Amino acid sequence: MFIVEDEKIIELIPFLKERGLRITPQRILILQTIISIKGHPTVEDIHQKLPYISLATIYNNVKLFLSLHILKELPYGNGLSKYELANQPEHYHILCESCGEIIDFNYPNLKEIEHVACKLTSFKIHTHQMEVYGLCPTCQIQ
Amino acid sequence: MFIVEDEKIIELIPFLKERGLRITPQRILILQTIISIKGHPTVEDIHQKLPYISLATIYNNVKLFLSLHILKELPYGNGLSKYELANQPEHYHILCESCGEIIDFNYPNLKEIEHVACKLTSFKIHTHQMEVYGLCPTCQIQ
DNA sequence: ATCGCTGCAAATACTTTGCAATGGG
DNA sequence: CCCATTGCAAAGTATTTGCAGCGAT
Repeated sequence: MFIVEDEKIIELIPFLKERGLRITPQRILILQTIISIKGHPTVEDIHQKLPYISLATIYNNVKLFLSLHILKELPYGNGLSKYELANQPEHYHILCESCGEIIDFNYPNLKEIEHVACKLTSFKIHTHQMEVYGLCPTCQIQ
Repeated sequence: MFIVEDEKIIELIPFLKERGLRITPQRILILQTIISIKGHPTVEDIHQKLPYISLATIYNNVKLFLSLHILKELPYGNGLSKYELANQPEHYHILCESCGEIIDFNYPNLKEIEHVACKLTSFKIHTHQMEVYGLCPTCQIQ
């Protein structure tokens, strides 16, 4: 574990406590695992790293973290959702259509599109996401 | 049924035939239903309009149409995917976080982001999608 | 000591599959 | 007539739920 990762956990503990939620070993481990994986793990990925924690507990806590906006859901994976930390710098995703891998990339924030969408649809805008689809370097070869 | 809709079906029939696929009443009805709904139906929506067609047949054909790029999958819906016709003018989607409705809106094509993503990740780019999230006018009131 | 959380097992939801019967080409 | 397709039922996969017992506060 690195310092940056520990800092993230240390910020999250009081955040949970303030909301009357208990700091269980399972919650700490699930969060640590998501932080240390760095990518965009599925529930199954988390369970493989923490096989002694019940799948139901992982599902319940991922759902809890989503409702607290600690996690973001990436529903593009073939049926199974992937998750990432919510408090990250703004970025977009590129997805491999062959192997399903998701990579982050930076691009100037497209906030302008939110104004246009608001004018055209009268929605109250909250956020936006963008995904670029293609073939990753590995899958291009094969 | 309107002329534009019939034209779409009429284009699709030879497209299927050329590929050695059979023109079954079920396929015609499923396509007509998706065209006439205009929105972004789920498999369940299609089945409600065509209850006498087996769910399995609807799933199988939706999958077939996806592989033929007649349909596009919109995986944002809570677990269940929504579908739209693929041969539509370029547009983006705005999603209501409360009721799940998806509305199309126009915005100048963001092809530039594909070049940037390509340079940064070495992916071979195919396409991109963008979703804006917010509250629809109806859900803002409630 | 309380009551929120965990873990199990069962239930649910969505989708795919095996296979006999059907019907489009 | 042949074989792709349909429809059913069963299986598969992902997720949620009920509840007894545990353990964080």
